[in-house]
Amino acid sequence: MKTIPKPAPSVNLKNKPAAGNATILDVARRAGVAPITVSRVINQSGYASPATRARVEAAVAALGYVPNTLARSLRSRRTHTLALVLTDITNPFFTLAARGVEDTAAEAGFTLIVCNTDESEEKERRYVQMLLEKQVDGIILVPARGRIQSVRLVEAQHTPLVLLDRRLPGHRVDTVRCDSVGGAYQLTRHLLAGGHRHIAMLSGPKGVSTADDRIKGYCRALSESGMKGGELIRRGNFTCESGAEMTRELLSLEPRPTAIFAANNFLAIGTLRTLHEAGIPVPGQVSVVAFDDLPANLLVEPFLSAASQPAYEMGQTAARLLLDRVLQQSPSPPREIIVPPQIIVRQSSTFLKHPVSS
Amino acid sequence: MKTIPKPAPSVNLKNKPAAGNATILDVARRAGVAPITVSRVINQSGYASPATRARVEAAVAALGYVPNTLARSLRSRRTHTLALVLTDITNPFFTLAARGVEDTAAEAGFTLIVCNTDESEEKERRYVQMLLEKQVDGIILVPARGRIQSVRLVEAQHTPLVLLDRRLPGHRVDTVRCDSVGGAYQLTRHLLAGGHRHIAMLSGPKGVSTADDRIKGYCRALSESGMKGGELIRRGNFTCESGAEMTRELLSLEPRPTAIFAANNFLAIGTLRTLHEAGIPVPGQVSVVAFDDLPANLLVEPFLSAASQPAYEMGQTAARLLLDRVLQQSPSPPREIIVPPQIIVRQSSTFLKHPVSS
DNA sequence: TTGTAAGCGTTATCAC
DNA sequence: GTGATAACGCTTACAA
Repeated sequence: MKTIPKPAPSVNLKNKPAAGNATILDVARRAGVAPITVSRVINQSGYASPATRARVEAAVAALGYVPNTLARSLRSRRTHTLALVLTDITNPFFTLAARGVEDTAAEAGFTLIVCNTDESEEKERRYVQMLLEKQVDGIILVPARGRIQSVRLVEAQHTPLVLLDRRLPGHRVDTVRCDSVGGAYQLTRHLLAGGHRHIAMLSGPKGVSTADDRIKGYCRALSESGMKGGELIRRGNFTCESGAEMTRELLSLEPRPTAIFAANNFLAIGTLRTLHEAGIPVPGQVSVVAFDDLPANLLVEPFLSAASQPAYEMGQTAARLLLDRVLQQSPSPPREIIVPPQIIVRQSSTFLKHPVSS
Repeated sequence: MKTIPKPAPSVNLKNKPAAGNATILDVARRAGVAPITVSRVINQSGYASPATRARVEAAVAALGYVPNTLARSLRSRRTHTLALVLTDITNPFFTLAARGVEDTAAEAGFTLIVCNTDESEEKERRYVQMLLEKQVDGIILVPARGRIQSVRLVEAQHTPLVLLDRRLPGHRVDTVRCDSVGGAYQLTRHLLAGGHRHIAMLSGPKGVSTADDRIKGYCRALSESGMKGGELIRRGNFTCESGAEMTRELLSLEPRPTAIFAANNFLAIGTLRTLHEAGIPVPGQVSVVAFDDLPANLLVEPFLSAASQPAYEMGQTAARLLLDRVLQQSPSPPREIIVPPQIIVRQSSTFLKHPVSS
């Protein structure tokens, strides 16, 4: 963190408040009432005679008075601020989820702070600390790894917490996530039904529950068919580059896999790009399926078979759970909401239309 | 794990603070020093003997003390919080820009509040009001329309402001945006050079500077070639649906346009989708160009000729300008940073490769 | 090197 | 209906 120059020596002449920085006291003076009366008028709490109300409102308008929430929050212990700590808002899944969170927060009169951790536990810890210091009313967290250090920090402050997208093994917290095991299982079954016997799995880092669970679902489907998938599992990062790289390696295998399961959207794009560059037709020579769909908004024509997650709704749900905790004091037991992904079969794993596209 | 206990009913026994909600006073007592000394230690301002420092740090750790930034900010008049008010973070251009802003803010120790206005002036005004009440240190705004109501609010509070992506006609404020006129001019020239004489322009709402300016650049290029573009200009929203709809209408014209210029990424996708559904080959029968590129991350193979904006860098720059204002008191004149778009010619407007694709 | 006192702008509590 | 007073948790200004 950089150093920050100390604020200008406050030359605040009491009788001449800088225009637009009036305080409740200035308003009170101008309206000829006590500060608390102004407070009651602007918060619509307590009674005020129409005449008083009018005078106060006139003073507010005349001075361009803007209440200082800092002071209010210091007293009321509510900041009306939520935080969303995710790995990378650039991933369309998280973009949409974030939008769901923001919309829901805004409806309830809450503002949202967004933080990108890039899968770094260290960044996550620093952000969480900052957020707690800011006294946010609640935090939605996409945990970077399997560790619970950040979670403990939050819990120690009694700040409501909801996990989004990923679970934290062995820790009971409010969670909203997709059924990764089930979705991966179904997608793998789909490939098996298509006759594939050499199915590769590209996934994310160890300790990230989505990466682990999608591998688990894949393995379950294979073993039900009496196969083992171990030697065709690859793990990298949830990025295009990683997907491209792992795919290149797979292409050199003998026999070559006839299908590739990408455990997230970025991996899938990396895979498709490598196949495209290598001139390998999809699904002609290699079928591709992915966990995570790409938003319809961003595609001319959907092509990829996928387990689609309701990202926006997941964000909404997470925000609602969180607001529940924030607004009601009632300490109910942790809730885990697991939504089913939608399995969408498209061209990338079937022979219905032309082979290569995007 | 146990459920989160209700914050102790404020029976705040002064000697026994609830674990994890200790104040600076608790720390001071435990360390046997004055609160101000604790403040000096944790802020690394002022001196403290190693022994004192150690005792304070031990007390902080023992109590799980988390400083309350609200109180700090109330005194120091710095919240270390910036806000980004944009139309829709779901648009990849804004997603990337937001990421640029957040990264830059985080580096400087600032946190970012994100607000989506959906092009609504009303929402914009409400958000801006909330943000000012929260005493954010600065605001980056993508103005929803040509009105300056929100801007006046911000300026009345002497809160630093930077406009992003769009200018506000007749108002001098720090601004970071792309050269829409120039980019549109070049893209249109490219189409003209390709022999096109019936070039349609799909743009956004009136009053949005990017929509207006891109039309202006288009018109300028046409008139330089002795043509008028008026009757092939369409205006809708910056959405897929709008693009699809306007494209359908264009297809019924006689003679049919041979090229379509989409003024943003969503419009372009709507256009391509409609053409695809109508079985019209691109660029075989209709060429397409767009302002805004789609992030490489999201595409298997780039196809669309475009004026690409450096979204991430624009976000960074906006944040830097803002932090400049926030950290330095020196009131310098408004700066306007206009970055050139990169014109990228791809298949959608040339005959080099296969006709229809992504 | 450390401490005292005051105040940041608001609201809770109790009084009139 | 309206007001006086104290407090929220911290830091600035000044003192020792």
